[in-house]
Parts: sequence; structure tokens; C-alpha cells
Amino acid sequence: MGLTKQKKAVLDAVMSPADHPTADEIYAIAKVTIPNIGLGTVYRNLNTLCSEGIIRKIEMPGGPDRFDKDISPHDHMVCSECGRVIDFQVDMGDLKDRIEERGFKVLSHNVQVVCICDRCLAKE
Amino acid sequence: MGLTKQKKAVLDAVMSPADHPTADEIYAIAKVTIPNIGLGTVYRNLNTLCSEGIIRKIEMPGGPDRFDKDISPHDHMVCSECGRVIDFQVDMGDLKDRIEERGFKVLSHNVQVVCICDRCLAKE
DNA sequence: TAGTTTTTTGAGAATATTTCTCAAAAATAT
DNA sequence: ATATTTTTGAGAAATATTCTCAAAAAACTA
Repeated sequence: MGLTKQKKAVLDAVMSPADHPTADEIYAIAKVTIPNIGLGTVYRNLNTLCSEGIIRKIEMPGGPDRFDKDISPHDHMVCSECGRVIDFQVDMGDLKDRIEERGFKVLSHNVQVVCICDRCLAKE
Repeated sequence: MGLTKQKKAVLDAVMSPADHPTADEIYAIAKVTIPNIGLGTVYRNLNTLCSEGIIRKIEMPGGPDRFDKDISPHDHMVCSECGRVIDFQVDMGDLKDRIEERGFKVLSHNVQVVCICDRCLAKE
């Protein structure tokens, strides 16, 4: 279960300060270290790292998936002006209860808020 | 602003009892009425109907977009076993307030819950 | 109504994102 | 050192959606 240098480069790219990078951005970052790394390898390792619970995939409305080094439970906002992705916490506690009362089992949830961020509002 | 027969067929397909159909399913339904309708026409009209606020597009994790005849504010669950999409209400009231307190303007939100539905749980 | 202009269509090419295939390379086990 | 297993890179394929454009349909206009 050793970390190949490709897998490490992908992990490092996700862990880098880059903000919720897409696979393409991770590919570009990883290429700095391993110039001939393949895009398929990036996707493959991103998926493995996700199923190992080391990173997390986040799906954004109408855009490519993004990857998050922060695996703690939280959700995301996207700014419709600048595309920035911002973390936030939602308390889904009683929502989950209400759903389970109806006889469903909740496996996971996903909240995305489209917003105009503080910075963009300040610019106007 | 007349309704062409293609646009009407697309609208009728979304309004049909089909449960949150995908563009492909809408295409298949519309073909019954207009056998030579193009898939591009289906997508084009779905997008127009969405921007006219007559129907709504819903994005589902890891699958094609779905379309909803119910434009009232509500969110969706998907059953990971059978793929069924179920409506539900979330009260995002104080979430929105909390976000706006942080200096962001909320434009829209999207909640998707992945679950195992009552029917599938009953089967086990 | 006949002619003109505008809008919408169908067909298929193009795009974007992601997964798949497979021989070669690398890593691991023997 | 050799055999076995895993991972890789390259590119093809799959999926979902948008775009292009000439032709058809619809809406104006005189």
C-alpha cells in the first residue's frame, strides 16, 4: 500500500493552498513535480484517495468536480461572480431525523449555495 | 412567444407523470409525438423553459440533470439503490440568515440527500 | 395573400469531463 | 534474481451537453 510518487504528487496538490481545486488544476500542479504524469493517473488517484477517506470530492452545479483536503462535515458556497468556493457548516441534524421518520435511511447529503461573496459585493 | 409543437412536446413530457425525467427520457417521450424531434431541440427547449421559470432543472450527484415540473421551493433525495428521486422540504431560513450575516448574498441553494428509500429498505 | 424577415428546427460536429483499456514500467514478493 | 502484482501513461471511449448552420416554419408586412 505504498504511496507511489504519482499518488503522492496528487495528494500534495490537493493538500496545497489551492482552493478546492478541480482535477485539471491538480493535474497542472502535479505536472510541476512529474512532468509526464497522465491525466488518467490523476483521476485514478483522486478516486482512490476519496474512497480511502483521505480527501473528499465535491460536486458543484454546472462545473467540474472539485476536491477538498478538509474531510470534516461541511458544505460549500460558490460565488457566481468570481467562482470562489467557500466552506460553511450546516446543521442537518433535524432534517436527517425528519427524513428518517419517513422511513428512509440517509447515507449522505450535499448542500451547495450559490452566492455573491463578500469580496465581490464590496467591489460593486 | 408561440409554443411550437416541439416546445409543447417537451413541456408535455416534463409535465407527464414521469418522475423527474432526464433529458434523454424527455427525448424518448417527446419522440412518441414527434418521431423526428432532435435531441438538441429537446435540450434547447428545456433550457428555455427553465429560464422562463416554467420548469426547473435539478442537478444530481454523479448523474445527468433532471427536470422538475414542480417549481415550488423544495429539494431532492435520490435512492442509491433504485435511483428514485423523492421531493422534500428543507427550511433553509436561518441558514440563509447566518450566511448573509457573514456578508454574502445568497442567490439560490441546492440540497441533495443520498438515501435508501422506504421501498428498497422494505425489500431487504 | 405573396413576399420578407425572424425564429426555430434537425443533424451532426464540437466540447467538457471523466472513465476505460491495455501494454509497458514500477513495485513487491518469493 | 525472478516471478507476480500493481500502477502507470497514452490514448480511445463514454457521457452529457452545447454549438453551428442551412433548411423549415412561423410571424410580420405591404
